[in-house]
Amino acid sequence: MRKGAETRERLLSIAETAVLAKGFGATSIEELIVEAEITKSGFFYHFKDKTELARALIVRYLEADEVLLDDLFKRARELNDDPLHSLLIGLKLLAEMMADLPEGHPGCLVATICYQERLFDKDIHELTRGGALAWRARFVRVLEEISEIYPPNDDVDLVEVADLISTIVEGGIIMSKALREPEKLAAQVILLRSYIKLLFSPRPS
Amino acid sequence: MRKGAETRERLLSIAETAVLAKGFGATSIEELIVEAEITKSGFFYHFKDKTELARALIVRYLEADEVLLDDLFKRARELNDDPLHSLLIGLKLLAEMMADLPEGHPGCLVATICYQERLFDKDIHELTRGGALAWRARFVRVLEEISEIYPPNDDVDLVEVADLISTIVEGGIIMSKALREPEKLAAQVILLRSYIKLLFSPRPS
DNA sequence: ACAAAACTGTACTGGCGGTACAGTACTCGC
DNA sequence: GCGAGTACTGTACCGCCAGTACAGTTTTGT
Repeated sequence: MRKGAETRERLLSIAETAVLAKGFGATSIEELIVEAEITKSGFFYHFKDKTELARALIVRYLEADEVLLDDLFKRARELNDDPLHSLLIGLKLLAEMMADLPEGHPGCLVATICYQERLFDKDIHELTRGGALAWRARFVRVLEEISEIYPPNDDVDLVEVADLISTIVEGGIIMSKALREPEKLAAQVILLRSYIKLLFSPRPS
Repeated sequence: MRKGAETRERLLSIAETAVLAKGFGATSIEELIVEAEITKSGFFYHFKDKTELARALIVRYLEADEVLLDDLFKRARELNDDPLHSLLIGLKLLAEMMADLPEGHPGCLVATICYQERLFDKDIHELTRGGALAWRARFVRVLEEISEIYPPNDDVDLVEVADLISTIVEGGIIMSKALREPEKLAAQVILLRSYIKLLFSPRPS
């Protein structure tokens, strides 16, 4: 009974790649089953329709994403206990991870879904919104911790700063793809790091 | 002979909205001709296939975008001749323009195309790349002018800073959509303004 | 060995992209 | 006001794909 989960996983993995490369509407079930080497009936055994595939895709994506970021920022925290330096290290690690993708970042499922809103129901939009809010919550927590120690050098809303991290990752992915410069994403994350540094570093006076 | 251009324009406008809402692959020619109230033959009179529609869409989009930004930053320059203050005013105007979209930003065609790369040929990818490079060139020019007067407070590559503007607009659009907070985009542009300010403002010492 | 799980095979519907081509209405320049 | 494009309409067709239905078969855990 574990074989089913394996096939399902393989299908999801193939589907994710295809959706990120061509969009959801342009991804045919046909091509998925050819690559996964199963029949159409096999596909519909796992997912009752394309909508259920979409839901499974985004759930899987968000879960993997959370595990990844949890791990990364936990490692950063272990390297330095100061919240500011730990965040700066975390962003460095994030940039390094992005730079280690030679083909460039494959893309973010949340972005794909946002750019094809009409194809998905309210349910799925709530999932993507939850993902964005989870990112926000993660960073707002550290930013508050930081601002207690290092008063910010400009009057900014910490929620906006937290969202800026997601904004730059999402925007960086697009710019990487548009410019055909895979390194762009990492470079933009490093620039974000520069902003956080400027914003919280005590000014020499 | 002007009537043809009018129909073509209407088709492009309808197509742009549809593509931004559902993706290119999921946008059917059928729905376009129903909304434009012409026949399928009429459509293929204007565009020989869907690919040519895509090309026309992106060309039209980039042209309109350039005119818009040219106008906006020209106005900003008229309000203040100092390059730094003019850029800060320009970003303020940009944020205000974004905030004036009650339904939120409809989306960027360049982003849609990047997230459906496999659907388009090299030709179209060169067009989107050109668009991104045009944005870069526009801002690198002012940033160099600025840095001659105001030495930056951190060791950053001005090309990266120029690209950061596009990155934040693109990312802001996605975050606006994902979070269902139309104001998010403007807020993120204002935060970018805060970074530019911190980066170039002379430090009190 | 048995039951449930994990599929396969076959057959069908309806929608869409795209092609082909003949015919028609409108409109601009002369 | 007439001829020559321009800007379409109408009809008919092909092949691909999402999705449905359902009966049959193999694989797997216990």
